[in-house]
Amino acid sequence: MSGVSTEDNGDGDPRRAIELLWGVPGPPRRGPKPKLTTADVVRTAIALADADTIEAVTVRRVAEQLGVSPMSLYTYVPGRAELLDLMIDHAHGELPVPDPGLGWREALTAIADQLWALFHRHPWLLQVTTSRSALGPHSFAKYEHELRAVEGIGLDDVEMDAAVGLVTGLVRTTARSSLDAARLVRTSGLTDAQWWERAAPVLAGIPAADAAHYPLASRVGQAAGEAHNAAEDPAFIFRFGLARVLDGIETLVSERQQ
Amino acid sequence: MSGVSTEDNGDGDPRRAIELLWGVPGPPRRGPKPKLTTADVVRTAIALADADTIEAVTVRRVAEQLGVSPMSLYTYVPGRAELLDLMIDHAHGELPVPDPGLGWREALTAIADQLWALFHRHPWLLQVTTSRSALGPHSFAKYEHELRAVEGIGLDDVEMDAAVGLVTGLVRTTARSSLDAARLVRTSGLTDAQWWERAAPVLAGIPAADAAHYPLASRVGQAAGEAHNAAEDPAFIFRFGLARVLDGIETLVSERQQ
DNA sequence: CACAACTCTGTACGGCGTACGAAAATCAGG
DNA sequence: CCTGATTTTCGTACGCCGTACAGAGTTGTG
Repeated sequence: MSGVSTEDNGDGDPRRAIELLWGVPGPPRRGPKPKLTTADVVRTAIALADADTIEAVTVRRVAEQLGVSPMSLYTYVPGRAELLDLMIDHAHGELPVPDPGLGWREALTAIADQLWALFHRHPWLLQVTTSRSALGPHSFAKYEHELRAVEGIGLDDVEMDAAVGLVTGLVRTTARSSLDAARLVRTSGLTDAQWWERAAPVLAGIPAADAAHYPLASRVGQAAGEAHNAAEDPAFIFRFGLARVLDGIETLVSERQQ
Repeated sequence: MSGVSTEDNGDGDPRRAIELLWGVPGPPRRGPKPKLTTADVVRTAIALADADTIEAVTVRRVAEQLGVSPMSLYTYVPGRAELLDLMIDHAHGELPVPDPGLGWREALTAIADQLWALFHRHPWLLQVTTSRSALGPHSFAKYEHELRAVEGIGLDDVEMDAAVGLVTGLVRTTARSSLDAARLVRTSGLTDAQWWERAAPVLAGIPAADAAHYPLASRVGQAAGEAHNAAEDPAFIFRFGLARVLDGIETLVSERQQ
């Protein structure tokens, strides 16, 4: 089974967190030279998350990786939550600046592709939720670039925001389902087919789970499952969704141009 | 700041979990009469999650609510992860059976509206991720109803799956952003405006955070933020996205019909 | 009536984030 | 140079968490 819980922590004074995100140096230095930098901590945390999941990022483990006691991490980062925020912004720094010469459709496609790739490089990005104060320079730049893609095509400000949110939201959900499936295969040691092979007899013994009760779900679910297992196809659902979303935006843009 | 981590646990033998989801009675009863039922545990857990977040659902707390020792919960549920799966399926049981007489557009709209409402009644649904074995009767029925909405409009099986996934994914992301904002206001005790009021001077002191570097992000972000605070407007981004997605599907359907 | 099956519970283990206070290192001012 | 303020680093400890394990009590079956 699964089981995911999503912690959230209060959101008191944003000051220090923002300063960290934007790399403000802080007051003059007196005491002993720091062994590390905040960036060191962020990088090791990302490496741990990349190699495993966001779960692997614990204060104790990050400290161990860095050869330092757990508590000394709190010199560089106010707490685990802020570390996650820093990781998010840092990872978004990998997104390239989009080519300004593209039309809005190509530009949004490029942005979606890059984001899709980023999520596959750093799956933990989909396991963390960000809040207001997580808005660091790279996230800000990402937003700016996304908006640039739809500027001047006839949408007002609120619609521009909604349109880029629609595209990035699509990438999030499709990438998540792609990655969840892959991770599940990895951690359970069972492929989808093997798992169903084991589950099928159990389900078969349950009258209410008869395929006759769920004709469409059975038929379509099987077809989608097989297609999904085709290994080149986890991206199909992404391509399909992106095409629909772009067509939908195009319809709106056409209406506006009349 | 934020901070969310998403646990995942291995996915060993699906048998017991599936049986629980589908309400299989299990072998005959010998020992003392159980004080509770699995459904009791699930209901209490949902009540706790509704009143707070998914974080509030701990084995110890659920047991306390039920007036029972923590360990005795393991009689009714294999572990916390399976409890979350049961909660998810149970909650999806609240979704009504859609009116079969509707056209696909109205049917998908109704489904999206119902799901939007469900997520607002049980925000924790967006804080948990499900896995293969979480497929209980209600989730299955939900899938069946969704597919029914797009049956016979000219899509093949894989496209039908992608289309309903697109709609439900949209609801997930937009509902999440709506709910995250609301929860943040609640837990931080600061409205969005108050938070920015406090953050603004800090940001102003950072050269790199100048609005001149992010002209579109500043302008559009402010407009979107104000619109979002209009209190009737968290749903705008949802309505906008849904309209675009449906238009996009309509374009595909039209092409197919030619 | 004995025994097997089942429920319930207390204790305990290993993990987590992090509060707190002490020790060591560094720099500014005299 | 020395003193004292400042900062980093660290060990210990607290209160959580999920849950393994073993025992005690309860019930139905042979």
